[in-house]
Amino acid sequence: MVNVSAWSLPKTKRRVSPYITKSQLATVLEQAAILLELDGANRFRVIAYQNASRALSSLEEDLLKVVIDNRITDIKGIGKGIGGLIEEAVLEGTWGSLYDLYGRVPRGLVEMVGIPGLGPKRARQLYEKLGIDSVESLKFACSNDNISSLSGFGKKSQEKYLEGIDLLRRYQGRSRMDVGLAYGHALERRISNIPNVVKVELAGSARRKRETIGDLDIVLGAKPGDQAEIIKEIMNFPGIAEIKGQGSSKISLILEADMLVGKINVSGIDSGLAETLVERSLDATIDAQIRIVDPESFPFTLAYFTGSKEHNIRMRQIAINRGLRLNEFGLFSEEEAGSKIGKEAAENTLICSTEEDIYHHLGLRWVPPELREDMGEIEASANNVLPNLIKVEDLRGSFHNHTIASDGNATLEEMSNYAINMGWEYLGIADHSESLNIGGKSIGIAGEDILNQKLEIQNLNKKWKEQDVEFRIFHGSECDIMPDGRLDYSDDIRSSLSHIVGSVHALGSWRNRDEHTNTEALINAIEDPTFTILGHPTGRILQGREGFPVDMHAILRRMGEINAEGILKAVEINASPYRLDMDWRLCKYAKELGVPVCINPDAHNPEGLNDIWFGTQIARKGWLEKEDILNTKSASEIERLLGQ
DNA sequence: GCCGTTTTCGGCCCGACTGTTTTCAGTCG
Repeated sequence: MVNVSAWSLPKTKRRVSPYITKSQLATVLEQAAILLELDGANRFRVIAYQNASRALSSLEEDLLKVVIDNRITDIKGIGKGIGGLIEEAVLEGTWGSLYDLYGRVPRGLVEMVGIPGLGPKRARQLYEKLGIDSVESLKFACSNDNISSLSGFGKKSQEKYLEGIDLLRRYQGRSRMDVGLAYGHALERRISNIPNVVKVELAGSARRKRETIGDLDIVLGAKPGDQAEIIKEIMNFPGIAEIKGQGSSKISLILEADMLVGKINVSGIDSGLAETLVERSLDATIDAQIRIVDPESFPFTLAYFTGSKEHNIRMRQIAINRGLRLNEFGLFSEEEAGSKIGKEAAENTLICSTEEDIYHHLGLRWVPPELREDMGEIEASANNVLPNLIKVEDLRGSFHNHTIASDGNATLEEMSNYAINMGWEYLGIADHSESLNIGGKSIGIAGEDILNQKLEIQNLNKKWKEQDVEFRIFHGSECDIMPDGRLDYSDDIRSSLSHIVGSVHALGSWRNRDEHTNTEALINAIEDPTFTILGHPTGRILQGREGFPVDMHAILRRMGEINAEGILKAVEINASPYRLDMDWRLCKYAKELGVPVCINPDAHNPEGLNDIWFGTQIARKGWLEKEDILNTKSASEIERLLGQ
């Protein structure tokens, strides 16, 4: 359920501008779009607020500078109106016309539109005609048959809302990538086992490898004569909680998530939180859309259902500019199709047997699904400068992993043997530093014990060398960053190690401070000569807790400057599916600034090393190539970079 | 509310399904 308690306009804690940060503004504009919709505003106005929020999120520059330079309306998607709101928030710390909007729309309406089949128009009607302003009062009204007499509503809507309220309680929103993919691929396999299914593929946010997956989109190709029977088979799958819709070409279901047994991954996170999150995802439901089309339409439907919505809109616009029209059934002449829609309009489609063909007809090169977010990929495709994305096989090791010496559950040797079997050339061990406490218990390595680990590692490295095994351990530390930006351990201890992964763990004080203070503290840490890699930069746990506020663009700019001086400062993509932190949206900026990215599994056991796969998907989503990634380099190159 | 090879107004992606209607608006993706 949407947490509406946080829906208030931020008040500044600062005494000088910027009073409001870029990310606060992006959040407010996103919420304002929803409130406007519930307020009955023009839908294009709603879209304008959504677009403006998006434009701000992807703004790399310092917002205050843009405002002061009077360049706010130069940003595409921000005009006079919203630009004025932004300027006021940044320079004065006030919200102008938004106070009124926030005051006018009951927050309960936001919760109500989470109910399947109940959208903003009807929610508004219920509020205006019957004074219903919360899920609770809606439930009461439905139970007392107060709704069915309202024009436009009926008995069925009433029943549907009641069922929806029940499901809303169990609905967990989006799923982490590992959970979503496990269920998605299982559903895909199940469908592919039905006789006469020609093609089936998981599309949507799962195919685009988002860090979280909303619902499962499955595209199914089958001959027209076979489709009815296939649909019947699917409807007989066990574990269907609710049928949201069922037609001849589309099935919309809510599944009991546990109908599809998948591996739930729990590494890279403290065990208490992991337990809660696993439990929660097992009780959750997951939505699935299955789209059934003729085999000839399959590539069009796959492209359409892969999205993103924004990418699709751009594709359709490009088609229109060429006198064509693109829908999920084909790509065809606008003129010939006339007023026909859907399948009928696509009767004389250009033949495309693959997605590549569709892009080709539009003068574009095929865009990898990960990049389809309308974040520059259309332009890159048109100019033939799409990146050659990193692959898991390109990685030769990783730098942030744990052993029994801190909170891992495997020895140096066990971790190493697994890494050797993965074909890696090296493994970086970075156990926790001594000041880390979790649950009142110290789990880090005390300073005086670091030497023991060092000796053990030296012996192993020596053994491999003698046996001609091309493998070595790099001895590092996941060193805690204190609230003031100092690093744990003495300078001497840190200098004796091969690399320092600097991470924030005691999130409390960081989350209660403003963005500027946190950014300064983090930069202090990074500037320490022993600092090598910034570990899980914001501390976020996906679907669990937000990270602390920090201006990652500013952090990356500083790291870029230091790299330009020839000193290595890398930023981690923590590959644990619970984290996937740094966020993929920042990767391209890091790359532009020359900041190397390091994909680290943060493994606490040997199998945890496999998490590197999730991090690699995120790096791909962030446009990164082999050359942008620190751990694609050879062991000897790494030794050189670390100054050993 | 934003935008411009249609540039200061008139558009803004497209279609399936549902429940309520008696031709369609609302919802969803």
